[in-house]
Amino acid sequence: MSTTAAALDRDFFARPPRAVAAGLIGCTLLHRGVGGIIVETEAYERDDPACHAFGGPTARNAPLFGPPGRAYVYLCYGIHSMFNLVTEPDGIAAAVLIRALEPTAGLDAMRTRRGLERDRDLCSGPGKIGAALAIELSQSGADALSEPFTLLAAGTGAEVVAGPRIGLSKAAEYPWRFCLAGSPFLSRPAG
DNA sequence: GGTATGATTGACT
DNA sequence: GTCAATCATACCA
Repeated sequence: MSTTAAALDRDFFARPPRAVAAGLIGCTLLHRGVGGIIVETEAYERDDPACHAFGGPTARNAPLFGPPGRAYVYLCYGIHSMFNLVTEPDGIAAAVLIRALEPTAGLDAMRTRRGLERDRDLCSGPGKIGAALAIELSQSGADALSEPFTLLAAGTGAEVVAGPRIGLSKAAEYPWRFCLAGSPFLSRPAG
């Protein structure tokens, strides 16, 4: 790429979550300059039993009901910070979970935070991203289109593959997981 | 006030 | 392949 990648704008996120989830593959996500290329995402819709907004608004899922382009962060299994991006116009309450990155920036910081050396293991899962990028629960509801977050548009040529979602107790069979074809940085192989 | 549970990970048989 | 860790949140009394 000879030119600087364009930052994603709010219109990019004001679309149905599956479109956003597919479109995010190949884009770059940074938190305080640390992160990489998005290679795996999952979509969560409002009328989706697995979506945190399914049961209606609560204190935790409030950001989902706000404007698109915001972060929704929550703690899973008491250990892992899961990073989502809110999609759709205000109030629809859908989101995209960022599941894996190809690390490209701040490698040393990520290796230190994860206690690992291999790039391939740094961000190959949603909980790992929370740890590697040092994303905190308090950032839930924050604008993901401005500092300390950076979201850059994808280059050309990203081949996206869809498959079933992972780890859900409900509606996991929906083929709403999107991967960069052939990437070695996925949480699990595509399909 | 108490209890059940999870969009996971890492360690172990 | 199986399984425990660990705590904010949701839900019930």
